[in-house]
Formats: sequence, structure tokens, C-alpha cells
Amino acid sequence: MADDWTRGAVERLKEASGRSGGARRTVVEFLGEQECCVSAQEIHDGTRSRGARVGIASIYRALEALDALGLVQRIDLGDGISRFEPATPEGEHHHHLVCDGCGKVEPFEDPALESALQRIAGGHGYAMAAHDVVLRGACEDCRTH
Amino acid sequence: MADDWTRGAVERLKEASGRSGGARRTVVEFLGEQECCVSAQEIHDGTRSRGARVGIASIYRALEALDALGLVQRIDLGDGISRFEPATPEGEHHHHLVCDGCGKVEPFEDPALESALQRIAGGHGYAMAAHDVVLRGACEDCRTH
DNA sequence: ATACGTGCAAAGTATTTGCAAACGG
DNA sequence: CCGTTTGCAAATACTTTGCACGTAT
Repeated sequence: MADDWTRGAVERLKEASGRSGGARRTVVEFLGEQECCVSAQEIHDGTRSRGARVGIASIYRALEALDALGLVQRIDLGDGISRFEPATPEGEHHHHLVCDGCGKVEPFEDPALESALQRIAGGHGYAMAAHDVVLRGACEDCRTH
Repeated sequence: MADDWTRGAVERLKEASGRSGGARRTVVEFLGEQECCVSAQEIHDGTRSRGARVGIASIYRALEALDALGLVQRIDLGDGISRFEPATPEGEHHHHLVCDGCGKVEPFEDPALESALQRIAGGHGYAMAAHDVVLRGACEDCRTH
């Protein structure tokens, strides 16, 4: 399934510009393997440790292109670093729990939350295009010590 | 009511450090008058246009101190700029709708949303300490053209 | 008098951009 | 070949920090 996203993303990038280069492919392949969100720096380090020589600027440019095509979701956990993860085709998405203690990031999804957000946006006359939800707290491990 | 917050915040800052200075007071007074969240730069511009000569660094330091005491809420709308607003004493809080078209920011509060978030955090073993919710979309005005 | 607050300027960090060279079609 | 992509380095934008001076207690 992750491979599906990778293949689809490479193809849609190619369609969009008529061209395909090594840096973009490297970024897409790395992203396709991730469980959860990663930062530009993590992509840089991760691909470099596999021997890829991709400039950080190209990573940002690839992520910008992917974001513009709706192929990745941009996530802001509030620490000033943008993180990215593959966007699921159906628009289903998850949000994140961040542990204040150990920094662990954990995804979750919740239909009731989604519908509450829809209801709220609608009630204020907004056509909701996107939303971010980040929960912060102490995880079970950190609480138990 | 805004005055209540201003007075209380000045006092708690003083308690915390045993000292009170002009820059902090200026920042607190400005914040107390705001309807919704403002950025450090907006505080700088706003206070300066009233004749205050407060350095931007002092504004950041005042905001950091207020945040540490829980007197302000730090808000990240996803544009890389931190915004701040007075925190209400009871821990009640609101979130924000951001219009993709005109950039308008509108607050809302919703008890059902809050309880859904509590439920989610609890279900994952987290003791929720804070949370951010930002909804993005086209507002009624922008949709109607 | 003493320690904390303030202002300026310099440093730091994440991200973007200009540009020449590499490369895909 | 031609136009896009890439990598480097310089630039940008927000925020933090070092340090000398001011100021409240």
C-alpha cells in the first residue's frame, strides 16, 4: 500500500511537469516508507545515510511540489518545524498526540472528531478545506515513570 | 473583564520575579485589549504606534514569561508565526478558523469538540495538557465573491 | 546596593531563492 | 537541443541570546 502511494506520487509529479528527476524520486520513495510524519531534515539525513546525495533545497522543493498536488499532508506540531506524510487517496487523515515528556509522536484517527469539525466549520459559514489537530500531554509511559 | 486579566497578569509576573518593568507592563496591557491572537510583531508595531519604545526582544521575553506562567496561550496557525492571546482563568479556551481567501482569523469554542479531544487523549493513555485546533477553509464572504 | 529587566545588535534556525551546471525527453 | 531539475551558497524571516546599561526594590 505504501508502494502504491510511491508509484502514484512519482507519476503525478511527472504529469505535472513532464519531467522526473532523481531528487524527487528519492524523496517520494523515502516518504512512502514512513510510518508517520517526518521533517525535511529527517528526509535529508535518512536519504543521505543510504548514500543519496540530495541537497536540502531539493527536498524542500520536492515537498512543496507534493504539497501543491495534495500528495502529502503538511503537519505542524508547534515546534516551528514542518513535517510531512503521504496523504491518503480518500482524504481520510489522522492527527497526532505528542508526549510532552519523551517527545513521542503517535497518530490517531477519530470519525466523531472529524464530523464535529465539519459541523463547526459549517456553522460558521466556512467550507472546510483542511484542519490541524495536535494534542499534547503526558503519555502512559511517562506518567507511570 | 479584559482589565481583570491585565491586572492579574501584571501581578503574577511581579510575584514570579519580585520585579516589574515597563516593557512587560506595556505588553500585558496591549494583550489585554486584544480580541483575538496577535503576533510579537503586531505587539511591537501596536505599542510603538502609541509611543512606547519597547524592543522586540523584550516582547519575546515577556511573552515567554507569560507563557511559562500559563497567562497566555501560544497559537500556531501554521504560517511559521507564533501568536498569543490572554488565557482565560478557568482553562476554557477557543480555537480558530482561518480563511484561505482573505486571511481572516475567527475564534470559536465548542464544548463537544473539547470533550471529544479529552476522550481521544484518554483512550490512548494520555493526560492531555494542551491542544491546538486550526480549521482552514473559505469563509462565507470569500465563497460568495 | 544588588539583582533583575531592557534594548541593541549579533547569532541561530528553518526555509526560500538565485544561478550555473546536470540531465531527462 | 531545450527546458526542467538539481545543488550550492546566499538570502530571508522569525526568534533567541550576549552583553552593557537602566531601574525597581
